[in-house]
Amino acid sequence: MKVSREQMAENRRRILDAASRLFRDKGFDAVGVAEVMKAAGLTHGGFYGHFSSKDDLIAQTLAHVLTVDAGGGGDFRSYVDAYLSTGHRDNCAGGCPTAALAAAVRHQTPAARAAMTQGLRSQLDRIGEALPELDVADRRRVAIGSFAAMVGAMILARAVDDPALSDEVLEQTRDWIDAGINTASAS
Amino acid sequence: MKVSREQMAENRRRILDAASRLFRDKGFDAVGVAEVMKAAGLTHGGFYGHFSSKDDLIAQTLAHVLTVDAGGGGDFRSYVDAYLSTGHRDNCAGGCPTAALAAAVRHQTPAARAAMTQGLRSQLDRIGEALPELDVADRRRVAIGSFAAMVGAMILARAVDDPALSDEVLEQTRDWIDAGINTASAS
DNA sequence: ACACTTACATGATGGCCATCATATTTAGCA
DNA sequence: TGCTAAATATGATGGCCATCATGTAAGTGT
Repeated sequence: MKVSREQMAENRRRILDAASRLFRDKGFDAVGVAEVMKAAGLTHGGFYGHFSSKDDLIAQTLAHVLTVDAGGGGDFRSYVDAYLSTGHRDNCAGGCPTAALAAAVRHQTPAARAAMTQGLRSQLDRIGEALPELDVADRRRVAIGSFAAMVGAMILARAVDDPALSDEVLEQTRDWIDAGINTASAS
Repeated sequence: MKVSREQMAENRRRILDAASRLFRDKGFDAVGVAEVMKAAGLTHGGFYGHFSSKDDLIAQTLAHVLTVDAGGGGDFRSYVDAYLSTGHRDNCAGGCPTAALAAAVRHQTPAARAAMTQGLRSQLDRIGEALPELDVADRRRVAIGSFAAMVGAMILARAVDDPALSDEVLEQTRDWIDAGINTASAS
């Protein structure tokens, strides 16, 4: 049964949203095309009307989810606190796509890696803009160093089995980033 | 054909070493049991004489590769420089297992996650010991913050398609960590 | 209104891979 | 020196999953 043009566009969005959550939660390999379609409220048959392959879905999902939607103001320190929280750690499906997927992107197609590259670029630019109090020379270093630490800490906190160690990784990394920003501000 | 007791022990080591390299290079899912056995110079049939399942192999491989083999002295700064190098970025199969596998451990069995936890613990302890010039209070924060930044930076540098951005991530993270250590030393 | 296109559903198909069954050879031991 | 058990090789088997083939019904434009 054919659906309206707008319905089709919404279905496509639905598929990308469902894929985005499922991939972040379970990884690219553990999620099948049929599962994604079911989560989007469709059956697996229509999949290849929207995407040419699973690899294509992965690339488009990355481009979709890495498109930062504004966010405007926002103090960088509160962003870091929210990022390095247990709530974010325990909400992988709804959390930062970079923390959830960046490591797996290494094994994906060139298109997927290109989407990741663009996503990281805009993310770093955005963080830089959220640090207007710093010298221009310091901004880039703080943006990259902080984000690397955030992503690494989240990955470690999620990999680890012991809640105490996991919490500690998040807390200490928060303090570490805080100290790094303070030092740069003071210079 | 049966082999000697020592031959069997060596075969087991070979399997673990081969698995360790292959998993780091291609990820757990993209490497099959047969491929591991072939890389170890055996055929797939004997696999279940050594391991009860592929999951068991993954857990034992993690425990094997995360067992830090001494390393003794070593200045922490030179460790960071070597870690955040393009050589390490381009040598995933022979590089840090945490950077290569930690993100995937999230989707593995409890045994695998337990091995990862123990590995991270000893790694952080080791880094702490490599920072004798710091106050005890600062050591833990620097160890965790630095390692999180190193792992995150390596993952990002490997995910990205653009060599210039990849290099920049490594360089800036090196500077960021350096500044963080200097600040702690001065306090 | 009508024809025609098209978006989706249902139902194969083929390949890959973890795991198992059986054969073979030789180490380990008396 | 032979007997037995064990380690590995060869060769299935079964399930999952990406992809394709075909049917069906409802949007779309004239």
